[in-house]
Amino acid sequence: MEASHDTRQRIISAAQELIYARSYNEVGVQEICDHANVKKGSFYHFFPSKRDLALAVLDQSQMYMCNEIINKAFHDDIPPLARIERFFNTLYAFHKQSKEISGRVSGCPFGNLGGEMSTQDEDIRNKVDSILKASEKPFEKALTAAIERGDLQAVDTAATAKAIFAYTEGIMLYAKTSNDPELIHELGKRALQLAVPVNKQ
Amino acid sequence: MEASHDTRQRIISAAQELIYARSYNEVGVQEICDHANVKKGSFYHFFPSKRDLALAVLDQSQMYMCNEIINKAFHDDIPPLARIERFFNTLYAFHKQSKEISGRVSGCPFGNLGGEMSTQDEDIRNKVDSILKASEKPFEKALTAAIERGDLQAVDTAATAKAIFAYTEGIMLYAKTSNDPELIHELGKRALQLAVPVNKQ
DNA sequence: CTTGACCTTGACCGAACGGTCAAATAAGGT
DNA sequence: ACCTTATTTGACCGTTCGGTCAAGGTCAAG
Repeated sequence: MEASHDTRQRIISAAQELIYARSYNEVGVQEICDHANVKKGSFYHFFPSKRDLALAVLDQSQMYMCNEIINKAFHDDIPPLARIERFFNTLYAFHKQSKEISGRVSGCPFGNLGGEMSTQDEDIRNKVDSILKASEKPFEKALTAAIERGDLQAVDTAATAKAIFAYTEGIMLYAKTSNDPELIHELGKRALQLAVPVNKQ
Repeated sequence: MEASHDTRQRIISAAQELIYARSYNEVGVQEICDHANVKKGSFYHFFPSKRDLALAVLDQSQMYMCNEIINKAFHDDIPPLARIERFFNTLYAFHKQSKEISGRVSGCPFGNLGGEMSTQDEDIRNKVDSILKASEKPFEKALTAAIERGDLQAVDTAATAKAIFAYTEGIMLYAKTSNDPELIHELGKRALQLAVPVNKQ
């Protein structure tokens, strides 16, 4: 029956929302179940443990980010470097709206979980790590395309993409601790500077 | 007697160590007390609550960072821009050694706590926020000095310093989720690119 | 109509959580 | 010696934690 898939999905969605708004350790299994209208016994029918739920939430969040942010921002209807600019605009719009609704800037779901759990749970750390690495790819592709078009001097696109995305994570953490989405807009403008070749002086 | 100050200090040091190695919510008051050789009742003689301890730990960590990293890196025995480079070398050395000892890259104590607690505790968020903002200052001073010396084109030093330190936070988070201190070295090299003026194309 | 797999329920577990408190002890000033 | 204040102690509080389990319900396939 569909209800079963639906139950599992409701648990994941509730956990995604609650953990993103607070943190992994601040949200209990009971609260997730209440929020999903599921009994705790049922929870453990679908997930062997709370941390397995966290892994499922990470998958779900990655899908959301790809569909709603990455793919839209990096669509090739505009030049490659403009896509990177659009990414930060999209990110800004998301967090600005999020703050208007909840009053809080919650940062990056992957950075949050990675920062909280990386030293504690190797599976979660690895999953976060692979999601972050995968997130570098659209930047790398855009940089490569920009170089091919002559919009950018030749650089190490992989290393540059990594630098830009690390900067992005820093921006989101900064926006969270400042509870100010404007930082994403202000700091995001400088991201492409990380793509200019190093010139020693 | 000294024992009282000593007790309070032992609690803070134990908490600092344990929370940095794991996370705020993964470490209980009891464990902190055990590690500090203090009874729990004694703990609540010095701290009204666990979160007040967290605030004290933040103060302690800030002092440590200033004395052991910031002040050493930004000492004016070398040119201003070289100080920023030295900062990343110092940061790299710290995390590399930390990994050799514990097997883990633990990232930034302020970013960690900020990421975990910002949406939950406004006092902690504010304290982390003010520590991060204060950390921008040495960068700003170095940038200003570099411009005065003619080592750098004129830029908005405050905004640039903020961008560089946000990038630093991103690097440390990335290093933590990758459990790889080398990222600090590799990505840190690009920090000064955030100081070149924006040239629209 | 029965079987068996899947799902749900609610009661239950021991452990750990943050926090409290009265009483014992130690230390310092007079 | 005394009194006051600061510190220490260990027992204790109610609650919540992640997790378990036996029993019952639901439903599609045979």
